[in-house]
Amino acid sequence: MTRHKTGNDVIDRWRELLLRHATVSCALERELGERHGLGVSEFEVLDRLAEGLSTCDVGGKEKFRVQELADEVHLSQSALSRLIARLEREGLVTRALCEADRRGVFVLLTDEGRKRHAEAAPTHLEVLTAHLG
Amino acid sequence: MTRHKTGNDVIDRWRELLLRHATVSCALERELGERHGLGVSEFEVLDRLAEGLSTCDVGGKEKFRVQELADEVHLSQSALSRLIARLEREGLVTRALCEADRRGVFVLLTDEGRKRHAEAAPTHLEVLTAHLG
DNA sequence: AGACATTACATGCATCTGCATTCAATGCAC
DNA sequence: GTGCATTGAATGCAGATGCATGTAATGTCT
Repeated sequence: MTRHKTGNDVIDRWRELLLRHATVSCALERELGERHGLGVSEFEVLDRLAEGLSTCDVGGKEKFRVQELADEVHLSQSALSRLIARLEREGLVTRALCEADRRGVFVLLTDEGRKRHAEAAPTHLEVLTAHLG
Repeated sequence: MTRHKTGNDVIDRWRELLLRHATVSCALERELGERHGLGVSEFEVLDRLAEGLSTCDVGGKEKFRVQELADEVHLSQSALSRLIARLEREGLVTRALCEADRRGVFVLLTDEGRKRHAEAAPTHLEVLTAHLG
């Protein structure tokens, strides 16, 4: 008695995708939240910053423009702006003016941010492995 | 210059999943919204109702309990309750008391609801085919 | 029957999200 | 240079979501 008998490949694949996404997101949200006080989006941002693969890697490292991060984590520019604000309030990142183009803002990991990311990364990997392994 | 070189299979797959989900959801949200005034979740609910595969299919058809729908579309019970309220306000579904267990509420498609779903279904399929085909 | 736990759904509340707008800094044409 | 469009990010606002809670109906134990 398998539900979801749509008889349509594309729709079946979409539902499968929705199911996987919901299951994993939900598990991640719970584990990262309970064990490290981080949301999924928050972690993704910290993760990108820790990877330090920014295109505007001007000499230093881990410098990201807000819009660049937004693209990476699939959030709107405004959502990212506020997310950064939250992370900054928690002391995990800092905003730095971009001297070259003073409209821009660089986002940088603080030591505390790097620490929290390092703590949370194993949990992240563990949950993903459990669900996608 | 492929970004995302995490070197980790599980994380790569997770990011791939996030990307797919974001891309398709976003496209669906836009097309269903612009062309039919429906959100993705709204459509998913109408879709389940139109399929009429409820487990509490008591003689009639397309009768769903709220929690049953919530499971199907991966939303919390409270979110579903409000979603149903929106659909009811738009005249696409009706709430009916369940005589057998008067705590329960059945959700039923109205004619207008069936019509809107029939109109939107091709768009839905079209977008999915374009992205997952 | 009476007391208490459980179930099904609705609702108050805080948070997150996107859209539209705003504001400041740049770029461009002239 | 001046004027005007564009870009990068912040913010007002409305809508959606989840958690905790409320309320009513059932179930259970004695």
